[in-house]
Amino acid sequence: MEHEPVAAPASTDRESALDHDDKLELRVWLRLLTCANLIEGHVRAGLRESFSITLPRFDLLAQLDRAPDGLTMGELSDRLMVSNGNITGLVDRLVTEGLIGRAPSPSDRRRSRVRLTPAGKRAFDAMTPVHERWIDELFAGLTRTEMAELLVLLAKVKQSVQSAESIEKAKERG
Amino acid sequence: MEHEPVAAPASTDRESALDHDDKLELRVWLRLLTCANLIEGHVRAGLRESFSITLPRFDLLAQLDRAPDGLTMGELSDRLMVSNGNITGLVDRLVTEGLIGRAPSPSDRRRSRVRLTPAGKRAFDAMTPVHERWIDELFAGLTRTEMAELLVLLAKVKQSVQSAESIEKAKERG
DNA sequence: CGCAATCATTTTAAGCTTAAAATAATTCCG
DNA sequence: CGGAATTATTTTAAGCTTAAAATGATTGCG
Repeated sequence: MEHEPVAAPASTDRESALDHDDKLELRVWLRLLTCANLIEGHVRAGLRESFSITLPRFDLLAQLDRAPDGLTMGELSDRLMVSNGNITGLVDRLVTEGLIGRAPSPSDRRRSRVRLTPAGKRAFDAMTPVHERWIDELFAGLTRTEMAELLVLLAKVKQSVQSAESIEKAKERG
Repeated sequence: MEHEPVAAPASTDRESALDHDDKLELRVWLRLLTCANLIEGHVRAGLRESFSITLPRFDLLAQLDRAPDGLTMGELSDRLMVSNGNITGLVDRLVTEGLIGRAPSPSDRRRSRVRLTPAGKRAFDAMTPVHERWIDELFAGLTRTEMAELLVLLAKVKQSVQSAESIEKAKERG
């Protein structure tokens, strides 16, 4: 009978609704967004099910793991690309959980420096290989060549967006 | 002396922190996420400054604009890739604003069908050309060929993620 | 029919996120 | 030195988002 119940119910996400002759830029943007949402949803669910942690907390731990000397609130805000007020709450919750610690900066009393605690390092080390495996699985359908091409094209997107940003700022300044 | 030209403050986002020999999959994912965040931030700021509307509301209006017969809550949830409970609140707020209307489905009393009001249609029509221009500007650094390539590669990513998803679900079912 | 299963939506509680205003510390410069 | 400007962070209010549980309606089927 072959009636393959099969996953695909004719995909009904944001970008699938576009007409084929819509603007290329818009199509690329919506497809990019769809991909990001799909992957993010996957990782979020995995982190919750396997480690009872949220994605923003995991992301914050990941940044600290790469920074042996810790990071300031502002550096975290830049790296995670979220507002500074957001970081305050996130850090508060992770401190309560005992995964990170904050210490006032000795040289500048406005700053504080945030670091992984040993417990936080252990927790992150347990998560990161699993996380990496998930990502590998999600990209399993692409060859290394395709990924390399994608990396290049995405670099251009990033560059393009950032230069559009600075053009706009220049305009504002007159 | 060649001392690093350029304004670029040595970019400090999530993916810029990766070592060059890190896993390719992870690098692609983080760069994809960076691009999505940058674009989304831009559009969000534009919508707020120019039209005093939030991105989720705009996205919801955009879906309804493409659906002359309106959409159910569940269809909105699928298309916007957010939880169903989320849609409830979003729709409530847009109804209060008078931009959309909801009517109970005559055939199924569980469902309701949501549509743009004339005011909502007018509001959306005013926003969409501006929105499209922003997107065009953000992608101005890519040729049409590059965008076409990107579209293809992102289709592969989407496909890959979705098939990883169904493999996983199959495992769960035994 | 009748009732179990499924389905569409809402509710709830917790957490995330933002923009804007407030607070506090440092730097700039006359 | 001293005040203005800048910088780092927190606070606030509103809104977004999720997962899970609850509610209510429809469907499937014995």
